[in-house]
Amino acid sequence: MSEKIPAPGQPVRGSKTGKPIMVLFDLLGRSWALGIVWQLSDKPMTFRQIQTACEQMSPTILNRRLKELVASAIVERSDQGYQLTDKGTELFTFLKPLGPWSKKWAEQLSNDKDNPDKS
Amino acid sequence: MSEKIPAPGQPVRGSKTGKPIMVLFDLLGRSWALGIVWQLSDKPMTFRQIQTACEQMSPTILNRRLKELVASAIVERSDQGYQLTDKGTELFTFLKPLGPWSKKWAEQLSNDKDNPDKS
DNA sequence: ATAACATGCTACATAATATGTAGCAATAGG
DNA sequence: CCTATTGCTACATATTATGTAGCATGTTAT
Repeated sequence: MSEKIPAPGQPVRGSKTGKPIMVLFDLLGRSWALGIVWQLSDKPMTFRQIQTACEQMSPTILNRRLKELVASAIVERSDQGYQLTDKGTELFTFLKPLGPWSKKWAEQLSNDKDNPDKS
Repeated sequence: MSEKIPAPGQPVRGSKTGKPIMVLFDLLGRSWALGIVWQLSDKPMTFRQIQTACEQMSPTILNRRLKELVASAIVERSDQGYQLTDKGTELFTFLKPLGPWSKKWAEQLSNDKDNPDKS
C-alpha cells in the first residue's frame, strides 16, 4: 500500500539528507515521470490519453507516477483529467528548452557515430 | 555485457520511436543520472569523489551511469577525472534553475502539509 | 623495494521497480 | 438493457538498483 513517494526533508532513493534538489531528481528520475510532465504541458489529458501518448506505458506505473506527481503538487486532477499545477507549469518552463536541445544533441551523436574522430 | 545505452533513433525503455526528447528523458530518468550531471557541473571529479558526493551510491550503478553518459557525449574523461562535455555543460544550464526552484517547491509542499486547505 | 594507500572498477547476492496482460467496477450513451 | 470507455487493480515476469567484498593498477612514503 505505502509506496514511498519522494518528499523534501525525507530520505528518498539516493538521498538520506532529503535535500530538495535531490528529492526532485529522485521524483523526476523515475520511469516516465519526465515524459508525463512533458505530455501534460499543453493540455489536460485523461489517464488513457496519457497512456497512449506515452506509447502504451503500463497502467500500473502510470498510476504510481500520477500519485507521486499529485502528492508532489506538480500534477492535479480536474474534470478534464490530469493537468499540471501552477508549480508543474513552472517546472515545465525549465524542461521546455530540452525539446530543441535534444534534437541538436541527437544530430551530434549520429555525426559522432558516422565519423568517430579523435580530436 | 551489452547494457543498452539510450541513443536517439533507437528504441529505448519507454520509447519505440526513438524521439530525441524521449531518449533524453530515458537517459536522465535513471537513478542518479541527474545527480551526477549536477555534481559535475562546477568541476571535474574522480569516480570516488562522485560516489561520495552522491551519498555512497553503489559503484555498480555509478559505473553504468558514467558509461551511458559518456556514450551520450554528456560526460567525458580527462586526467582530472570525469567532467561535463560542452553538451553536458549546455544541458546543465537548463537544470541549474531547478536548484532554487526546488527549494521553493519544498517550502510549498511543507506548507500544504501543515495546512491542507480545500481551495 | 616494499609496504601502505587510494583509485577505478567487477562480482555477486538481494531488494526494489518496471512491464505487460487480463480484467473489473463505475459511468455514459444509445 | 447493451455496449463502450475510463480509471484503475492484480499478478506474474523481467529489468534495474543496492550494498558489500574485493581485485588490479598506480602512487607515494619508508
